[in-house]
Amino acid sequence: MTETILLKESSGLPGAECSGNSGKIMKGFGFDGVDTYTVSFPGLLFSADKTFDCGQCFRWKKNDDDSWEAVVKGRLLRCEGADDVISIKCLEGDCDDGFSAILDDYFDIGTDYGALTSELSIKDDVMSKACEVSSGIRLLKQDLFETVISFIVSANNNIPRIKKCIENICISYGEKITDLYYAFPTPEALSSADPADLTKYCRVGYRGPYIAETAKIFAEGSISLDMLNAESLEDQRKKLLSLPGVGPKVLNCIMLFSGIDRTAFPVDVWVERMMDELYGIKLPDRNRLEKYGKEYFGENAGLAQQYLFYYIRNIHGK
DNA sequence: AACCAGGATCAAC
DNA sequence: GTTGATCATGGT
Repeated sequence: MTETILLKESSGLPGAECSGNSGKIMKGFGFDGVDTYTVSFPGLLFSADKTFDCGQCFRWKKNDDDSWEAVVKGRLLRCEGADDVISIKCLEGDCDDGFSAILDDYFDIGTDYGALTSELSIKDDVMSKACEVSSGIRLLKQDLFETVISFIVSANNNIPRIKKCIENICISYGEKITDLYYAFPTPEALSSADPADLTKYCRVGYRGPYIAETAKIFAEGSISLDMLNAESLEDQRKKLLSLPGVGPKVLNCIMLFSGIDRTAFPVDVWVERMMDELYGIKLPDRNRLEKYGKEYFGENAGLAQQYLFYYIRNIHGK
């Protein structure tokens, strides 16, 4: 695709790269007026395979033709594209120009991953290699409630089974979009779920009560993104940490993958393995590994963690 | 048949 | 504040 430079307000064309009122170049999705959104600019640095299959999200499914599909914000989307281009076709749900901004946010279009990757690469040889292998991963900004429930399910679990559990939850409690696709359930829908049913039918094991109780707290309105945004990071963490099923590691995944805090540094068995095998660092507990990672990688600790997570799993054939 | 997976919780120290 | 047992489930 050739590069297009157009005014967003008047273009309505895919791949809009437009100048905002600040004079700074603003890059974002453009709507074709029918059903497709496209963003395209040099350095977008996008890999659908890596972004959707790196462990940050669990609901994107790959088609035989290498496109990906998922329900996001109640719409069924098909994603194609690589490197400088992301193309999103809306298969079910309302299409309008306003959705462009939501896609900009979801795909974190405002962040220059090329610049961040360059910064991280010069930290050390391990990180440099991780940047090579993981190049194309973009950290999504996912729905808070979906991220909370998903990572409660992730505790002491493996990725293929996490995906199945979440799929079961969506089919059982989410709105049906097509024969194959269901939306992630609302807090209200999940709050009325019987924990025993979550265990018996959704196969979430002992996490059933955690999911139901946490959904109730969201449904009551005690926690929402709007209220969290008005609070300090520490207050946000404290509030989320109080949710049943949310401990330190799950908390950091929520902070990172919902886009609240890109300096969050989740430590799981793979990060322990990575620190040991790649950096030769063994610390007695995950809390200290987290502190070490945050201090060492600083503002970009979250992206560093995700690159390294992808890298070490890649080494081990996952 | 044990061990593992993007750990959290609770009791006991 | 730190440590250990326990918690479903499905794959290896």
